[in-house]
Amino acid sequence: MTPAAQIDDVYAMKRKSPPKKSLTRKAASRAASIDADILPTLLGYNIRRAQIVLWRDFARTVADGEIRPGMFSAIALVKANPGIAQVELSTELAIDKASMVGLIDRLEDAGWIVRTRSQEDRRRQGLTLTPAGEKMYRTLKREMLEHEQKFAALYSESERKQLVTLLRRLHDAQP
Amino acid sequence: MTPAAQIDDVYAMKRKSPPKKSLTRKAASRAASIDADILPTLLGYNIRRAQIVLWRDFARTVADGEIRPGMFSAIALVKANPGIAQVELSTELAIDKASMVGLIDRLEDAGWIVRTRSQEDRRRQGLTLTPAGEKMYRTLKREMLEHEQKFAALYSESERKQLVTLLRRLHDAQP
DNA sequence: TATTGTTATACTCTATAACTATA
DNA sequence: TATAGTTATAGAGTATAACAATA
Repeated sequence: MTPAAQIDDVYAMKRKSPPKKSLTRKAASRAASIDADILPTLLGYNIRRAQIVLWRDFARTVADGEIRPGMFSAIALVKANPGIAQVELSTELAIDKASMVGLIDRLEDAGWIVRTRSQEDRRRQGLTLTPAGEKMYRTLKREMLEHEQKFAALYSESERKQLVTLLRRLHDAQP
Repeated sequence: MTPAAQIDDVYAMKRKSPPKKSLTRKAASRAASIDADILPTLLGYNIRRAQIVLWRDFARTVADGEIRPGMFSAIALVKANPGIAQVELSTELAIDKASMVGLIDRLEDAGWIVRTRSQEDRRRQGLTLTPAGEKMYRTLKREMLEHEQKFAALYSESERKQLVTLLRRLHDAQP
């Protein structure tokens, strides 16, 4: 089954023939107004739906479901910034430092990352990839790009760039 | 603190002065290649980040954090389709039917939704809003639009439409 | 046999609060 | 006082598997 593909059909169906199973007549007569189409017009709803689709394909394509997008991002940032502190990673990925601990624990348990106490500032844990982590990253990156490619293929290059630009404007906002 | 706002600064900082705290010299010299900027170019990364920002503002703006986006979507769909069955809601929101049970439980416990066994097909639970649910929905909708407006304001009308169009193409895809 | 809803179970993601150690 | 990391705790979201009732 591919639920995502049926969404528009379901909407169409709903619009053409409102459900007959309604059990409270009052509620039924009150509905079918403008409310029916609110959700599909909202940024939040569409981003959430897009995120779910990406999440699932990521799980299917990358690391056989063993790695989630958050873990991949962490590995990629450590690869790009060896020695980065956990708190910097938290800021970068916009998640709480407490949530980061568990994430790093998992990566350390898997043998891909090591924590090393900084000599200059002994509060900091510097993060670096192990050789196994480097190797894993190469595989991950290939699978990640394969995953990315499936979705990038939905767009022309200028559409893709535009989408990324518009999304960045959103996540850089601080409302 | 506003972590999201600092992301680009952090990137800039990283590019200008790579971290000095690196503890394994070998790893340090190996990095700083193309890998540093992979993440910000990926659709998945940007959608995930956007989703986090929206999620947080939603929690701040709507129902004082008592309602999450998934619950709002469920309420809005029941409002628009009184008598809708749980399985239809699952398909619509692209989540598993088993996950839907807990969600509906919470909405029923709060007194906003009632399940009513269908007479035509006794396997089905028809969902409708209670009067309290209808009232809650009106408040929720107002707060939701306020939340939406903060982000819609980042775009021109044509940009917003384009963003929604591009996102829909993504979540209607079945890769 | 297939569908609808449910329970049981498990794991990830996230947050808050309180703590330790270091600065 | 402030920062980096940790632990404890909690709740939401998700998924799979197995099951009962119904079609």
